[in-house]
Amino acid sequence: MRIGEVAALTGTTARTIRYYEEIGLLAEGAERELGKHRCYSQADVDRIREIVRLKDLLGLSLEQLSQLLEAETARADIRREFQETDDPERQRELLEQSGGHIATQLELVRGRIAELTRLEGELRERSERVEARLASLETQAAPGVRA
Amino acid sequence: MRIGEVAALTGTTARTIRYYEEIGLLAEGAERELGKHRCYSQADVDRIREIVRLKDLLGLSLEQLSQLLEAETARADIRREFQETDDPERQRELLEQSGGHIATQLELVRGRIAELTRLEGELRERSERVEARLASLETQAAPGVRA
DNA sequence: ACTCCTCTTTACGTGAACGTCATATTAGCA
DNA sequence: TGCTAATATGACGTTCACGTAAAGAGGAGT
Repeated sequence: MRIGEVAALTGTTARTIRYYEEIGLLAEGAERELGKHRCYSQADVDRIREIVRLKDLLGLSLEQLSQLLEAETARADIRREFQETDDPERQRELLEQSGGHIATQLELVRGRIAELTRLEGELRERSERVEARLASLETQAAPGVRA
Repeated sequence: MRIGEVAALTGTTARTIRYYEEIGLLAEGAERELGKHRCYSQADVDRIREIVRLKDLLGLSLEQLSQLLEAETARADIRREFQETDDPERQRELLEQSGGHIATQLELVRGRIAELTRLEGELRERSERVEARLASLETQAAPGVRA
């Protein structure tokens, strides 16, 4: 795939994708000679989608994402090496790394969910107070209910 | 209170607070004559805290926050007018407005929670897959368990 | 070989959200 | 009243995350 299609598929722009490559968020297909077109796989599309998602949902800077996605980057390498090695000990190591990376992301997401849930609770409380006041107003002043 | 204390209490800086005033996020105490020090109340501190919180948690721009916090701004006015009026019909109106504003915020927060929860599910799934593989590796290659 | 669209590289531009002086003024205190 | 720390105002600087324009090259179809 070429850059335009990837941009369309990910809801970004060619500039954005080149920028992500520029800052090291996306690996520049090392085999590509300068001047020739970049080409992408479905894996790249998936990665870009994940970048956008995490960026939007967690509000992370691209540098923070870089950090976090070293996990993903590593996972790709890990999967490859995993296929190639027959040493079960090495396989175990690779799986544990992978698990650690995912755990980091999970913590982040869960933390954020917790904060938002607290906020939701506070808002709901306010909302209920207003509703209660409204209700008491209705019973007080309802037409024909004058004490 | 003066700006330095407010900055400390909210974890921001004086510049930030002045900036928020500049763009209309914070009302400039209308009674203050130009050149004299700004002064703040606890309500201002609370508002700034809420701004920072929503900004960080939801990743909203200050302009979006401006929109969203028209709700809060209005609530303050509403509370004041609510105290002053005796017309129950008007009181009902004010309460309903207030409720609407809170509902908007609730929707936003809940939507974000839902998205994050989906993400959490996906991550958990991945995590479980890795764990399962690890487990199968252990039973296969556990010392002394050679078939 | 030619065409036309997409892409590449380079480089300058932009908006948001402040940071950072410089200079003048104010408020609290001895 | 004088000193000092905190503030006010104005203006320019900065970082991030791209947008945009210019000039040339790639590549698929005819």
